[in-house]
Amino acid sequence: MSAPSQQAVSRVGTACTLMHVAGGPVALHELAAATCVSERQLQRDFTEVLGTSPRQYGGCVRTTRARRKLSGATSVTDAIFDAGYGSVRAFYDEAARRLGMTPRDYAMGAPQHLLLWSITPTKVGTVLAVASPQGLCSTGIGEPDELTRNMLAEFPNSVLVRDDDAMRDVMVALAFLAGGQQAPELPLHVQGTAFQARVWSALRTIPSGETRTYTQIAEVIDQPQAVRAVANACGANPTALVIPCHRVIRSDGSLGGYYWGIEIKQSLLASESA
DNA sequence: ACTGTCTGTGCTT
DNA sequence: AAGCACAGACAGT
Repeated sequence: MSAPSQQAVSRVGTACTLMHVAGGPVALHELAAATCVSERQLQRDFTEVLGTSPRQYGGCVRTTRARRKLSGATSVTDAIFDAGYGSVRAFYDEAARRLGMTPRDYAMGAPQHLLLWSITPTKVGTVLAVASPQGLCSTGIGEPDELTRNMLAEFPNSVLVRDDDAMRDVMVALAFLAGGQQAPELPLHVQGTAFQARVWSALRTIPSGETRTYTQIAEVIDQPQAVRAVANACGANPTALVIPCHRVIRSDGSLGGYYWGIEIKQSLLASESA
């Protein structure tokens, strides 16, 4: 597994940004023009960097938007048109394929105990993600065997179903984050103490390419004395990459710790600041 | 090794 | 029938 070239990563990055702005798929020839390579080469870049095609990624951008809108939208049709679908029919067709359920089922919350998971290679190692219909419950980085064992221990009372199709957009976004690139905001479904929740939401405001110190986070949440507790909350982050605890470092500039391994933290910060 | 062109396939309109 | 996305094969740098 050789690492993708820097140029390929940056081309994929600009192409994805274009689709984020557009809110959905963008014609391949436009993407190619914007990245100054042939259509064929851009397709190869996507396969290499993200393991998916430009068109599929565009579909993911659109459905993650729809997914987020659905959680708070007053009506399903509002969410559909907000997400840029031309017709209700088009949405239902794609939703059936991607969400694995109808929008109504999705808005209702579906079965509580059913969790979907998937696994994908990324620049910093294998990433595993577990999601409920409300959002991501857990993500981890490491070796496939260890990750799946941990998952089973973490969710002993849930029915865990591997569904790469339903999780595809999420995994693509995670692979992107793992490469230091921006990705659409992923909905989270995590639980923690009130304190942890405040730390985690503070972490999510740290932009890609920037870092904060544990002390700064403690100040942001108005508990300047709770630096150690902040560090603990970072360590307890259930969703690596999505809650960017890797962007928190020590006041003296040293990296501090990282649950998934300090080399990974280092690599993430390096590619984000590039 | 990276890239562009040509080509065939499959899907959609 | 036409357009599009995709991927295999091949050649140029």
